[in-house]
Amino acid sequence: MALDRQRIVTEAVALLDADGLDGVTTRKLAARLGVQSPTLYWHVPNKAALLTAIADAILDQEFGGMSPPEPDQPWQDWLSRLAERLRTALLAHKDGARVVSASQLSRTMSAISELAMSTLVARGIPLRQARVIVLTVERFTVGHVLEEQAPRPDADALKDFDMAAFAERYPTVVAAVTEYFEPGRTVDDLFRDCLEVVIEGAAVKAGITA
Amino acid sequence: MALDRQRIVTEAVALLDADGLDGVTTRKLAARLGVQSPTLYWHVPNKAALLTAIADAILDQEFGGMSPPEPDQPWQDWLSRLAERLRTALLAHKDGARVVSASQLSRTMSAISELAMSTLVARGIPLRQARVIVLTVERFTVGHVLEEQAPRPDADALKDFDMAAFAERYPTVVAAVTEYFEPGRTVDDLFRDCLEVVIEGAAVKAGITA
DNA sequence: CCGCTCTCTCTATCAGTGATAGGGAGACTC
DNA sequence: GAGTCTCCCTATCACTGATAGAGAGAGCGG
Repeated sequence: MALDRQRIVTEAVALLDADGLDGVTTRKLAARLGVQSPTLYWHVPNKAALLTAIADAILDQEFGGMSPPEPDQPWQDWLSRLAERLRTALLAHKDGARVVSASQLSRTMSAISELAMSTLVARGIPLRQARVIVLTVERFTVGHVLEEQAPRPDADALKDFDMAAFAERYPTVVAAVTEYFEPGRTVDDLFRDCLEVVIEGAAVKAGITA
Repeated sequence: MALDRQRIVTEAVALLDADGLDGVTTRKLAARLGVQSPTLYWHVPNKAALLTAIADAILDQEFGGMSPPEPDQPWQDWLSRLAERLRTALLAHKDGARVVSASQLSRTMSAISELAMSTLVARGIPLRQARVIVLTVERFTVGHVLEEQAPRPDADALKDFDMAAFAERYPTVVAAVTEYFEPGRTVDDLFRDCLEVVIEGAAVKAGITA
């Protein structure tokens, strides 16, 4: 099987899933492809380009068949779905949010922005508001998933972590966390709740100057 | 001058400012401190802990004297200011957002959350909403600054970047960017505009179940 | 005053990283 | 058949985070 950029990126994503972002090294990737590491540099200029390609692949996977909203669908719902799909795409791979946020100028991300902004404009929202709304949703989503995927502190760090002291210092935070998850709510619900805040604000802002 | 954890972290922040996150290596840091690199490991368990300490230092700098709102100040304004200060703190250092988002369990970040959530609760907002609102604001802000600080693509990458083709593929995105910055608006304005969306949504959500 | 222990810094070294130089086998072209 | 182009190789570079283990010096109990 001939080695080409496509196969390299595919295998790189698999390696990402297996070992996380820090585990994606040129040597391990080359080994998976049955090749020596310098060979990769014939197909890919450097690691940064590889990471950008990985980011694009991650997003493409979820946004390959991306469609505008049905005519009778409120743009708020459609935009929410878009954000949820973005989150799904990021969560689907280890360190997905880190990869995408670190990648410079992903084409797929631009495509998502284009579709979202043009959709809002088509619904009568002024260009400027549309941009602000879309950026807000995108950046919130990336920021949120980034936090979701943050590495759980290792055993060593937890050893000298005093939960009681933490609860005393930050009672509201601790109370809020326990209250939230107590009735069976999940992190998915949390994202949805936060997203609702953003979308609600978007609706208000869209209405004001529309 | 004796070497201690405090001095190490201070110098690490200086090194971060000078060389960026990727430039923060144990050897360079040690050299700045007039010491050999293994010495650092006597004061700091590993590099991850060092980065967390840097993150805390970055946040502390801006949030050292953090105060609740005046009684007559709307919580929306106060929360906006909080987000702006968070952004200022992150922007004040090269790769600030990356450092903070990568650091696990920053104490200062918890303190910010505590203050914000308890403030909202004191204003009559239910605990659950308060948490959702604060998380939304925080994660949006980090996500936004992360994007602001993303490395500008280098000359090589720009060489084969076809602006005309990009503008044709993503016309709305390009139009939105030019329209936005044309009348002298800045990235600061963009952040404020996006933040307004979030805060507006927060106000709505706070009202609904308040 | 001696000897011990604890604190801190050192040298030496490890495995692993991204990246480059330059060689060579095979295929394709004139 | 000669030359060139494609693709992969070996060898090597400078650099990274991290550990092992030696040793200087301060402080302290006897």
